[in-house]
Amino acid sequence: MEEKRESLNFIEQIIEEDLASSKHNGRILTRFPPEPNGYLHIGHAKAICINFETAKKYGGTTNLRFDDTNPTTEDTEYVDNIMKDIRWLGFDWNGEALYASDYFGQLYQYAVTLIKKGLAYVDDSTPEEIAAMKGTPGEPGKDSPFKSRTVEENLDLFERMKNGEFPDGSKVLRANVDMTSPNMLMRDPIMYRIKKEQHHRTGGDWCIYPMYDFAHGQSDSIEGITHSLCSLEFIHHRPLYDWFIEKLEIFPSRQIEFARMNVEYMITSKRKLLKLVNDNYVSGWDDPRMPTISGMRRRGYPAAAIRTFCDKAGVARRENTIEINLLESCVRDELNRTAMRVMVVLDPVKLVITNYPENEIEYLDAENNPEDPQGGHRKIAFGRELYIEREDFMENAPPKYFRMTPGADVRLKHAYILRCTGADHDANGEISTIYATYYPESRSGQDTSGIKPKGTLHWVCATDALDCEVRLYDRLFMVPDPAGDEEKDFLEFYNRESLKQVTQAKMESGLAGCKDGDLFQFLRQGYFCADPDSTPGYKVFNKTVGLKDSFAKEVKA
RNA sequence: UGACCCAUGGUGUAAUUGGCAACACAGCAGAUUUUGGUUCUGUUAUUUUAGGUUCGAGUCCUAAUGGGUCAACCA
Repeated sequence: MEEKRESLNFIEQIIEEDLASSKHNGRILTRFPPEPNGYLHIGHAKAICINFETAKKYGGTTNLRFDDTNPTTEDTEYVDNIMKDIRWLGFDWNGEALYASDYFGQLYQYAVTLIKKGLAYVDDSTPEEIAAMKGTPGEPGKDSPFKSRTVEENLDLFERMKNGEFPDGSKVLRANVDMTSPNMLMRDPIMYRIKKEQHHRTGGDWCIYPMYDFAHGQSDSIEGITHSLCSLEFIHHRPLYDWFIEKLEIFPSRQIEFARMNVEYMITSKRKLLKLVNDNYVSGWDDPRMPTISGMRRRGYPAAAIRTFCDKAGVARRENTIEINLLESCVRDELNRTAMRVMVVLDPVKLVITNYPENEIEYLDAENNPEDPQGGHRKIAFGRELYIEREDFMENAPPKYFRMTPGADVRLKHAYILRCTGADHDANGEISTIYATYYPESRSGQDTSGIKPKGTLHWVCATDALDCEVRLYDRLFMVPDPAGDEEKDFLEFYNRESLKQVTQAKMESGLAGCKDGDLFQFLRQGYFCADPDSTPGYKVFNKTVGLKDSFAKEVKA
């Protein structure tokens, strides 16, 4: 009976108050409003989760609306990828995607309404003049000489702007608010500008385009959005958002701002991400090191893990930087429950079991996922010659080394217990072959040997294993906040070792049938994801994240 | 020389709205383990400062300090 009161974030509190007062008859409608001029990243994932999940929690829904009011930068290629990423994240919007450009006609009428009320005017000033008249945060601005134009004159000029009679940049429509406001955005903001450009949807229908401030709130209102959730940097726009709604006497959507989510070692600046792509620091927008949704997908981060992460990071109004640990913990948690275990040797060295019959291969039973009772089993080949990880053998081992070393017993996962008897070296002194004997009665699942070795190693059968490529990723930057240094460019922190390619890894042969995007745990190594660069005969895997490694810590200490 | 937002363990987020500061991640220690994984147990560590209101303040008020944001015909 005793139930802990669920704690609400501040947005949920506002919504519950609205629900309690029957505002909008209990209807909840949010929206996710990307501009189709780039790829979605982790910051967008956060905004998507907040908008879709809070609406859903209160029986509401969410619109997807492309904020396409600037034809210069926008393209349908982005529209398609944005929709793909949102769906992959696991969210679905109301009906068809919507576009601010669908409302160009209505917005034009709204502008005419404001002109008639004497609340908007056409200004012929140059951009420089307008900037100069704006003043500074410290000192008030000055009225434009064009502010005194009559309603009739404004109506005429605005219509002629729409009809294409004036060149780009020669005139703008401004709201008549207050040039002395301490809020710079209220100093007669520009509502429309002339741009004789092709728009990705409306083509050449329009040559005037509304600015963000005269498109966003109005679009919210047209759609009946009840709660317009956006990030804190728009907080100064809210008085203007409300001003337009009030003067236009249209549906009162409410803007609520939350703090953007920053994540250690990640950058989300569009300009900087573009630089990484254009200058080939990464292979593309979907490079597994990128903080884009497509990059994280290719890296192998499950959508569910990203959602959990955004959830756990919480929602508030204070600047924050989330530790990358939390993201990786969410990824591991999800993958631990769902990823199939397989054995892949990244840095192979040959191991010969001298008392195992030559030319004999037996097939051992292997559990696919100990965390998943429905995970099933598979058969893996075992023989006299195997490969094990080079770092799993040491000739002169320290006391707490539980792996293979002469004279010690160690188990091979799913197989037998071995006693190491020695090793050969090549001309460079490197280990070339390791020798061991096995205990035939120690076979996994029917072990009667009574031996309890401390260590268990992964391995592959030499005659069965297939070559594959493994791409090992490290942080893209060497510091947690590469964009935060005022003196140094973020590229100075680029981690040149962020990608290591292993081309001669050995995988168990069953992996040959995996599909792009399949997620695995390579036993004792970490989580990996099959990459689209794979070919039928040669698989490529991306390292998603390593396993927790308390041994590595101990070695360091 | 302005306005606005923010301030709780290392990092985030809570605190029944004025009543014993908690949860997660990270850290540390131990147990379990055919993955040095998982799981389990224990544990370290927190209200920016100064006033005020109050029986009682993380919460309300004032100020200070610190951090952030705002002056694109971008969104």
